[in-house]
Amino acid sequence: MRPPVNGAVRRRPSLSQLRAFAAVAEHLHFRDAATAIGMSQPALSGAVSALEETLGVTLVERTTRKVLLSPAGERLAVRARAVLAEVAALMEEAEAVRAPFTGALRLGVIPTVAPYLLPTVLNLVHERYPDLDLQVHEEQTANLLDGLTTGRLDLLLLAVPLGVPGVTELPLFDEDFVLVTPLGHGLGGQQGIPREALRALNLLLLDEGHCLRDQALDICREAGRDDVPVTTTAAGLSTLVQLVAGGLGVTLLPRTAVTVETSRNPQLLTGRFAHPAPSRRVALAMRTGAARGAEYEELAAALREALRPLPVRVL
Amino acid sequence: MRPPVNGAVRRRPSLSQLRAFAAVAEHLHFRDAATAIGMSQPALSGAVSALEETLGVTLVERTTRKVLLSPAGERLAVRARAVLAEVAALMEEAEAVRAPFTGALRLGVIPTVAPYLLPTVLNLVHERYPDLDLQVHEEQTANLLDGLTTGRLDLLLLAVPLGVPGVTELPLFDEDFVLVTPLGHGLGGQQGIPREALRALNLLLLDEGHCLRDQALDICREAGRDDVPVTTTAAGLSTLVQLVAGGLGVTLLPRTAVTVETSRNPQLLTGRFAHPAPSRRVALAMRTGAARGAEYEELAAALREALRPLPVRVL
DNA sequence: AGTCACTGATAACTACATTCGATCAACCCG
DNA sequence: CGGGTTGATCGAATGTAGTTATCAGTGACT
Repeated sequence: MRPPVNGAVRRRPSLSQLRAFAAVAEHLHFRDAATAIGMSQPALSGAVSALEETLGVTLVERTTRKVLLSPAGERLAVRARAVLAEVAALMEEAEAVRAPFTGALRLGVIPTVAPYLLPTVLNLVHERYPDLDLQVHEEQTANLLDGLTTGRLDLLLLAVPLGVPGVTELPLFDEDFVLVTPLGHGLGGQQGIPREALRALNLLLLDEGHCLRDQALDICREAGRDDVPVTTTAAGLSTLVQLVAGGLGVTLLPRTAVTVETSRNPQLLTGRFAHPAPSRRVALAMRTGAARGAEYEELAAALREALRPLPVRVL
Repeated sequence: MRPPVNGAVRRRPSLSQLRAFAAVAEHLHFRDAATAIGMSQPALSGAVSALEETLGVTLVERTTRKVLLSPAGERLAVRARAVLAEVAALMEEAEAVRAPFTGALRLGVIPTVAPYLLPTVLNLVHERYPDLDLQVHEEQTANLLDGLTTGRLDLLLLAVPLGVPGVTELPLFDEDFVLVTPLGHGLGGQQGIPREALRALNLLLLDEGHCLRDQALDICREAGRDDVPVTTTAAGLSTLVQLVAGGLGVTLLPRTAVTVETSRNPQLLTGRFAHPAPSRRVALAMRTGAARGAEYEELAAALREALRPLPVRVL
């Protein structure tokens, strides 16, 4: 029993071969690929040839003027990238074990959370993880998720559930929505407001793309209001409460935003909904299987502790 | 700017180092691990040490009498296995490209499909892919899925939807269920039977674990029947129709099973439901990203063609 | 207490894979 | 019909990774 008719000895490809092939697949140019991964062109050329030999498949069609991948090469390039990504994850996790809570952490935060929670987050990080270089990016949910999956961001702080496969959520807390009204309004400052009251109100909303806008619309729908009351919109919660103060309508504010946004404005009153009040859940989100996942979970636990003083239901 | 305080030069781990580490992690014994992967004990010992050096992390706690993984080792062993799995997938896909439709294909089939479709499947494979060594395993859905995810099986032929993440379904066809009754029964041989008729019937079912049993119960529930009519059960469809012929009740049979199971028994009549009749979807299922996935898709397409003569709605 | 068997680590050596600089042959372009 | 690119090839230096033989520590058994 010999290996089939094929005379070549089937062996295991090496990582440098895969790296060479992946570089060629990316650049479609041997010299560029070689410099990109810091090796000489002959070495890379040989590595790709050796890989083709070990796999028994032609990966790259090369004329001296043009390089393109064979169909098999296209398929196997995907696999090669997957292998290299796993290796990178392993090395990153080793680095994380060796020196946890050091280096850069690119955190994405949604605009309706950032101003109110960042003080707590930054304090916690600076005191407890002084070697962690926290880089904050404020964007809307869709952009954040894109950044997370493409590797531009490491961790998100936003409203869940997202329902995105490959993204793991680490819930932090639930917070109620509060009804913000101008002084003269009938519901001003009440407790136990029924949701149905939303049906008769002129609700002011944030611009398109803010998840808080969609949540507010959902709450209206649940309260039995089917029309979409799009009259005025605002780019930020601060603007929104100014509009309320000006008498243009009412709005919903997450509990963590209330103090900051309403305390300095005597024109505003806040009303509480009847139990169970409409609420949103805020969480951290990471790529499932992220190399530093264990650290993110520890960070989430520390955050939950640090958030206890806030008027929210910590999870 | 030198590399940090740590004097060690950070390099890239090699695949053989990862293989060595994975083997140690599995056996927790250097000599056993060495023989398992076919290398000498010193070589393996050195490989693990080298890996620890390159990663800068202690992976294995070794006393001369006992070996166990450090916490970091536990985490990184998972990554190492992931890398090796990706490499294995790459090599397998290369093999598949080099020689498609050759070698073993371990196909799992559910019992309520196997007897009726295997003739078609086997014919197709033998004629069109003569080098494919088809190995059929008849088991229930849960076992099949376990076998698929653990790697014991390559491809499944069963009823979908499964709703299992990591498993990709390749739909083949929809087939109606048919009502099988004994000769004297009132509904015998009718067309356009309303589903609600099921409410008043003594329906015979397969044993626990057969997906067909659950499908039949679902159909009853949709027809407005909430009680579970568990009186008699049978291990196979052949037994089931014998029970029907004996007058113990009626049953549902998938369309592909009708000819085989009822033609030789004059005691039985088959009735059709009104449109839209209750039905099930039969599909192939493979691991998402399976190395031979492209071949399975081609096989699915060929199967759809081969199934056209059958009284089903090919997809 | 002493010895034995078995553990993983070490040493010395060898083989070969990888890499490099230099060079070659094919090809496009003007 | 050269000039400048392209990827392939060559021969030598290097370093990695493997081998066998041996060592040193540990627990078990007498």
